[in-house]
Parts: sequence; C-alpha cells; structure tokens
Amino acid sequence: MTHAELFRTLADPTRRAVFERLAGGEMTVSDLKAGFEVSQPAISQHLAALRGAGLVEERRQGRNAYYRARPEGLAPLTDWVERYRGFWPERIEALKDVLKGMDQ
Amino acid sequence: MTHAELFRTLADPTRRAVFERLAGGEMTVSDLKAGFEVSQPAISQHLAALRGAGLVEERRQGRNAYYRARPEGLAPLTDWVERYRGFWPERIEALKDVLKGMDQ
DNA sequence: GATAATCATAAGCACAGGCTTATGTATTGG
DNA sequence: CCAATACATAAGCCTGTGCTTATGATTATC
Repeated sequence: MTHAELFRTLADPTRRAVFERLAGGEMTVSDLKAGFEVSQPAISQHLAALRGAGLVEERRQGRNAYYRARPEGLAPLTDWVERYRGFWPERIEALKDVLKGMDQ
Repeated sequence: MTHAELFRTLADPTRRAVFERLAGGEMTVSDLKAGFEVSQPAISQHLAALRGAGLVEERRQGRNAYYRARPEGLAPLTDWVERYRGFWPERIEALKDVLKGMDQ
C-alpha cells in the first residue's frame, strides 16, 4: 500500500472517524452506523475504502460483518512523515522518559 | 492547525510533491514551477493551501517569493498517527539504540 | 419456506476541489 | 516611464467522490 492512497483515504473526516472508532475495538456495521449521521451504505462504502487501503479488516460471522482497525496499515504514512518531520530533537527527552518507564 | 486540515491538504499528490521539493531547500515559485507539469497559478494555489495548513512559509524579496518547508507543521499529523499506530513495541528496541547513540 | 435482518452493490446527484486562462499588483530594468 | 518579470487572485470548467435511495445477496428466525 502506498502512502498516496493512505493520504487520500484518511482525508475524509467521516472515514477517519470510522477508523478511530474501530481502533477502540471490533464492531459490526450496524454498531458503527449507530454512531454516525450517515446511512448504512455510506458506512459500508467507507469500510470498503478503508479495507482497500489496508486500514481495516473484516471477519464474517453469520449475517454480521465484524470490522477491526489494522494499525499496521498506518506504517507507510508514518514512514513518509518521519522523512520530513525534522523536529525529532525536541521530542527526544520526552521519549527517553517513556522508554525509561517501559523498562520497569 | 488541526489534523483534519493537514490530511486534506496532504491528500493531493501534487501538493505533497511541492512540499517534498521544498523540504530539500528554499525555492522560488518559478523554480518550483520548473519541476511540475502544471501552470504557475496552480503552483501558487498549492502554496497558499500549504501555507494555510502551516506546512510552508514564505519570504518576499523584491519580486521573488522564496518558500520553504515547515516540518513542524507535520506535528499534529504525527500526533494523530501515534495514537493509532499500535506497533510501537516493534520499534522500541531500535529507538533505544538511536537514543543511546545520541548520549555519546 | 416465508419474512426479517444484515450488509454490499448500483445508479444517480450534488458539491468540493484542482486545473486552466485571464487579469491584477508589485518590482526591476532599460 | 514603459516594458518585462514574478507572483497572486478571479472566474469558470470539469472530474472525483461522498451521499442518497433502491435493490441484491445471505443468513437467521418463526
């Protein structure tokens, strides 16, 4: 998956919200629909787009479709950003603290 | 600057390319134009969008406009991604090595 | 087995946004 | 000054895309 498709996919606010929602845990399309002001087909279309971008995966069970986020799908985006962020130094100290905490 | 506008701004491939080009160093609009297949107004419009998103800043000198990338502008995007990437553990060790090297 | 429920796909519409040409505004040079 | 250069803005077009309603395809329920 190229970062181009990732940017394009995540550019839509509703689609981003769907992804964020799924990051909180697996969910059916109906469950998702309950949280948004758009129709069920709209949700399904967003899910198809997210799936195409590798940001989401599904699990069918009976007549339900359970979707969950695929955070690894964000990797190409992270890679792209890291090439240009150029402000690592400012965050190194904070990062050190985080890592120090993880050792204990 | 919200991550929403950042995603929207970076969704366009040409605009991303302009930003990447400017990350290589300061440049005038004419210089930029030379590298793309689009018209000068198109470049100016992209620059205005990038500027609005905090990804670029300009410096006027005579009749030239020198633009340069503002990598810090990517911060909100990084913050958003880090909330969902979920694969930090895989990179912690590599990160530790990097930080260890910086201490010396 | 008919009906209902869940989800996907199709078709069509309406708006957003990126492009072009045309023009405006400074600035430089002859 | 007048022309040319560098850039920005305006207006309009055209494609992409996100939405809706309608319908199709499965699976559960009675």
